[in-house]
Amino acid sequence: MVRMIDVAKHADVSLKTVSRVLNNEPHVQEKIRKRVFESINELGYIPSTSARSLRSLRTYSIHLISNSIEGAFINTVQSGALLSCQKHGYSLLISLLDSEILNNPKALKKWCAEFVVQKRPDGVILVPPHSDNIDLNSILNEANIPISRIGPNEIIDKDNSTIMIDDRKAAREVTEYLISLGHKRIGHVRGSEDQGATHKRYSGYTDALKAASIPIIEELIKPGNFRFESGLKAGEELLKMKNRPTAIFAANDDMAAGIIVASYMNHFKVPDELSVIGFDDNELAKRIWPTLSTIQQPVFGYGERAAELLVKKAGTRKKQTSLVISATELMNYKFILRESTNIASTANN
Amino acid sequence: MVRMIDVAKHADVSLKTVSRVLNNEPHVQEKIRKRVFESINELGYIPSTSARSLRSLRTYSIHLISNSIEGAFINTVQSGALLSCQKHGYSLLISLLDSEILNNPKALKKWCAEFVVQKRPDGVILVPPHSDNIDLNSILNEANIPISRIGPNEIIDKDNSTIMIDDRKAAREVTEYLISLGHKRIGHVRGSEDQGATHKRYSGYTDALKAASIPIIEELIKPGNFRFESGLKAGEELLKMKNRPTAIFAANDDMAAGIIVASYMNHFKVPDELSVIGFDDNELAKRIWPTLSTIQQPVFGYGERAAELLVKKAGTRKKQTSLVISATELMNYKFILRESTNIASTANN
DNA sequence: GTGAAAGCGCTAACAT
DNA sequence: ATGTTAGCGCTTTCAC
Repeated sequence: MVRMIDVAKHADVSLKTVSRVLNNEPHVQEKIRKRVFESINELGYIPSTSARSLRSLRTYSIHLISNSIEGAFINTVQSGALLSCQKHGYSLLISLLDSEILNNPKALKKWCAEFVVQKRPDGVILVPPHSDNIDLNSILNEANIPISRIGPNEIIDKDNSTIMIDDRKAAREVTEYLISLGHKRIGHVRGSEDQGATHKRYSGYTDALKAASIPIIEELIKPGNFRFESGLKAGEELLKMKNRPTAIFAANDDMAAGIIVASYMNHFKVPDELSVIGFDDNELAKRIWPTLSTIQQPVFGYGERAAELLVKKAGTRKKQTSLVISATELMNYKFILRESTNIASTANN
Repeated sequence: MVRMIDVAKHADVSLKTVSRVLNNEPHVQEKIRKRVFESINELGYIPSTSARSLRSLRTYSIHLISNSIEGAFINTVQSGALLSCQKHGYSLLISLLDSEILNNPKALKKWCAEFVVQKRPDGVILVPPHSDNIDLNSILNEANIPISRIGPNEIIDKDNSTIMIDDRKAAREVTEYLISLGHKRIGHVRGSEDQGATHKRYSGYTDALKAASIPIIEELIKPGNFRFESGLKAGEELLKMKNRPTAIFAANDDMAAGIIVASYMNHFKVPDELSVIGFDDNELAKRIWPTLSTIQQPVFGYGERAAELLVKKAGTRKKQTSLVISATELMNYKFILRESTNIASTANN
């Protein structure tokens, strides 16, 4: 094993100088810096993470906190975060924190205390519904752990970043598209109530209806939880109404897929008799028939950017506190038109 | 922060005794062991992973090596592995190793050297196609890193474990089921050629045909790569034949979904005009229409078991080398009958 | 069966 | 701008 002392001897400098070079600290001549890097490469030196973190209390790790890692959304976020972490020599770790604990302030406090002491993350990434949870955010803030929040939320926090798209605007766009096809009875299936996205997408839906002077009809709005099964159920209910909707905007793709299956089961043709629009553009959207019109979110980019911001922050901690990287970053979405939407048939309007 | 020395003082024993208790080492009186545990709980002591690994060269981490973490299969394996790791106080880390490097022996050797020095994993989990790669397996073996292999392969290795189902038997079963429905022209879409599963599933398919004295027709067997698009393409080709198959067994669900979409596009009704069977039972299987008949693999269990075996091995290293945990573990699969299969219509036979 | 001392590889604090 | 020294919290080695 090559140690730092070996590099120091090889480059004919002190231990500390090598350390400075590795940590991008100032006060090293460019010439020496270069010589040290040469020695590092020549000897194939790789710093020991355990020694570094033992001494410095930095772990070179980012934690992604989530209630599960199964599912297309979190899977893709993780993939993006992993890419950023690897690029900067950080590890990405997953910490499972389920909703039951999340919604119980006492249990949450205990969980966080253990988490902080045990993992000592240099930063954490929060996804919905965790990114919407005020308690969790403030506990981590108090523990002085940088956070990147993914997904829409209303948390005001000048020290950390939120990465999202304009859900409300996107939802309004898809609803307006359905209206432009001649649809007037447009149903909506909501996501989980504990997620900001649910409310913003609903607002976008009503924005579009109001702007077109179409009445908002309670019966056409069904609860859901972002899962396929809830879309299936909502679809069943909506299609069995005497005066059924001719189009449905589901708050995500999984539920939209459920609505499409419900249509098959009730012998309605999508898109001729029912238009369906989802949200996310997950892998399902291209694999079902008809393929799903939806809003494409840069989910991979969420993870990538979230991790990158944390790495940057960890790298500048205590050194240039002036450089505060934190803001609400609005990313770009894209409306993807596929086969699940069609003009409103006159028979139904 | 509570240190080991604090626990030692509190329990009125030496530092080393606490260390012994924590590492399950022998030569500690039961009475003292209990007292130490009490002190640990009372003080809320949590060992410092960095200090432990700096000294002992163990990292308390398992690495999952894969070319990507996106996709239902690897996602579920990871989820299972994460559960086991958390249960035993281990970290699960992901290392991305893409196929280009994997198939270039020189690049692979270099990658592994860096990986071993930098990560020092206590064990690695390999999934297809990595679990089928002889070079990778032997390099890791030489580096003395325990391996759990997931998925079918022919690697002979008395020191490590392989976890799989009997793919050949399962493939034979589904093909026999199609035969029992009266199908005689049964197509097959293969997976990636670098994966053992592809060959085993193909063998199961031919086993069933041979046993039923049905000729194996080359034209009905199409190449694929386990991806949706390859299933779509194979489906197109098979359906455009003059003498098209009445049933198709795809080597996985994603490709089966592609075949179903191809059927819609070519106006063939599934299952009335074409029966389709997949393999995996991933989330897609229940979300498409018609829902997919398939073989359910215990994918979560693969990850769970793989990690568990590695943790056990790491815990007994150097202490009881007699206890060698390694074998081929055959897990149970299940044939799931859904809506994508039907009896062969007489018109087509 | 238990303990004392040494030291893993690095960085923080303090020289110079 | 560079170097010296001490010590992070634990396990290893060896002594008893």
